[in-house]
Amino acid sequence: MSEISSEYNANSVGDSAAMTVILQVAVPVPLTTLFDYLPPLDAAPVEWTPGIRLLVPFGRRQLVGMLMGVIAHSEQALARLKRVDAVLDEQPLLAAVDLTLLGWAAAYYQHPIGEAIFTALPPHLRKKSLKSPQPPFSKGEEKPVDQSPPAPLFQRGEKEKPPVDKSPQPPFPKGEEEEKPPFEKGGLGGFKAGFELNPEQITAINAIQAAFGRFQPFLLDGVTGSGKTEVYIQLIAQVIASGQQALVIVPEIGLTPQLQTRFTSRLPGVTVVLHSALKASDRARNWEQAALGTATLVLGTRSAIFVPLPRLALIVVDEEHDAALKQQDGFRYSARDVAVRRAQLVACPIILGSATPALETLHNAQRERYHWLQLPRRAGAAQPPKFSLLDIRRQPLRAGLSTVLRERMQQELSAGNQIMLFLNRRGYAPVLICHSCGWTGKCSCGDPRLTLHLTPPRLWCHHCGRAMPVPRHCPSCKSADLRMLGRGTERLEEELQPLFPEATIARIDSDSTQRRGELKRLLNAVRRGEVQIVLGTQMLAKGHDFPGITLVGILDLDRMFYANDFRAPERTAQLIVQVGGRAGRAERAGQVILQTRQPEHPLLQALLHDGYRGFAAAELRERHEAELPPFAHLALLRADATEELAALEFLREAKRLAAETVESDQIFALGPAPSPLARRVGRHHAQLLVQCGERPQLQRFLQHWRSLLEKLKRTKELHWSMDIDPQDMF
DNA sequence: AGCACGCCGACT
DNA sequence: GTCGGCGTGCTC
Repeated sequence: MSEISSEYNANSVGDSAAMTVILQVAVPVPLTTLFDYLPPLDAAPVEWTPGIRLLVPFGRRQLVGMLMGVIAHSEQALARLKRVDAVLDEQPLLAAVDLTLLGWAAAYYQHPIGEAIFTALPPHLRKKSLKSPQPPFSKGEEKPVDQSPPAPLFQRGEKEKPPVDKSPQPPFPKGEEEEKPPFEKGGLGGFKAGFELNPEQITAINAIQAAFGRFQPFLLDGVTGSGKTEVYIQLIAQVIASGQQALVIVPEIGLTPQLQTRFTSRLPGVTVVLHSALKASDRARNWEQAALGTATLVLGTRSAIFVPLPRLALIVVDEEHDAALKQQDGFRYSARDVAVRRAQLVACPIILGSATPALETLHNAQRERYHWLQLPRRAGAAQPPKFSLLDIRRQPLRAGLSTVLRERMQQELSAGNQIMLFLNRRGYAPVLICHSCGWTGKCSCGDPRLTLHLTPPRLWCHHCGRAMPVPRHCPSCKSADLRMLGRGTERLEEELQPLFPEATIARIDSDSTQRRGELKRLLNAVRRGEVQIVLGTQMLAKGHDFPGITLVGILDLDRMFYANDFRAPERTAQLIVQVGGRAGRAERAGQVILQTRQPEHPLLQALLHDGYRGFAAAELRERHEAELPPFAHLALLRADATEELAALEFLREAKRLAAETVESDQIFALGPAPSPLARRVGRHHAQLLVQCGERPQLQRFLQHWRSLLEKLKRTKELHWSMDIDPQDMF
């Protein structure tokens, strides 16, 4: 190989033959830097557009990398630079905005850039498959309804922003937007008739429509059944009519089929779905339809937030409060926050929809960073559910149900109505304990919480998923007096039947719905009235409505409310409201009874009297007091090792480094503390919490801190990672 | 993450 | 005597 000639490259771009072309490449390795390469010698005069894949030599390996940029001077000695082996794509797979978005997300979430980029590509494009998507479908494939102009991929033209974005900023806009008058006052010019919209929906549609073409986040704050989806549909119809694309993100795969049916039955154009349950071939095809611009609507789960869309004009994040929008391993991004950033980069409106907005989102709405749109009424004549607290202190309980609740249930049953009982704990009993010596099981992953299941019988660690046989005698003292403490859905079902012998009971939780189609079967049975009492876990809160249900009992409110996570009250309130929203119908409001031993609790009182909004106001005050999000920003340094001490020792060292480097006294490190969470078998987890009032400051600190931590000598034993804006603290 | 180089224990 | 353990360093 001739090193001398490598200094100049006559074959590559450029008008000036003497100009050095340095290609900056992101490589799928856990490193934060880009790597510089020289163009291949045999390169035809190609245009070096970022977003094409390159085959590059890397150490002793050969990897697929992504071209991120072209520069004239490398910081590396020119002689050290290797040549690209091959160019894999003619057209970029990702547009400049997509790369900018990924670059921002990688920096913000402290994740290696190359890994971030390649997790955004469908699997078949991560490896060196030499064929990239064919330019607009040459062969007879299904015809896109909307034959869009065969423009080159990813021409965004004047909207394009330069991909400069050094220090990652929060995904929130700084400023204000000047108010444009609504396109059409009161009327709905251009919308398909036949669907009655209430005034609030019309207001919302007008406001969002007026923001087309510029960045503006909206909180669409609408109670269950208030017609959020109809607002989405009307706006997406506008987007499609103008030849552009819309992106809808939902937290769970389970929510896609219903939405998909609704969208496709109402909207022209091509709707594609994107989620991890798709067959690889479908996923690849749908991804390409999105990237080529033939899909007019993409409906997907969180990873779809990175799919390239050349004519993206509207983003919707539905159920924006849902924790499933945050990736919980690897590249730990929040699809909602990335979505806001994406809308900002492409200059389009974004709708965050929820009946129970995240406190962060509400706070942004209150501060007018987000335009707050409210849909306060249920469609039709449907009545909002009535909530009541039921004080169970000193009350006799049977099957965990107080006398009052049982009597209310009996009344509803006699009236021919259906009942839902909510117990957010699956299995038979959460504890198996020896009555002679106090022994209780412990998982080999270190988690002391083994849940007893009876069908089939096993002790099950809900954290690592490991199952153990149920001992007949105490493993410690051989006593046969093993007792089951507490109650899960399995036990509730068993105990409930004798109390309501005539009722047909259905249990809906992740155990009872393991079999394919079983969930659907159970839901249909409920809907057809074949079931009188349906009981289950939080699975009940999502998706389907139960119009025949007039009474909802929430049994273990206290435990949920006092769970060891500062978000527990928020999550519980959201769950209660969502569960309540499933019940009731036009002629009769649903009743939601919350059993509690703390009926005077201010947060419960707020929820009861002022609804979710009142609860949120009260809880936001508490967060403010405690300097918790959204009034401060958090990051978690997580470590795991086979020895708990090793993890703790690493975190202690990390804390020392933090204390030395902190530029200001405004960054606080709490911990380290062992964490009961054990996802992988046989490893101990610990974490260090970092808190800061200002996001940019926290970002600067984390970046610096990370570089220091990377220099610590690494042991094969210890793993660590950062979790920015963590959702689950334990 | 891979992958190599580089020194210290039980085996064909 | 070697195979192989994993500590350390590097990848443009």
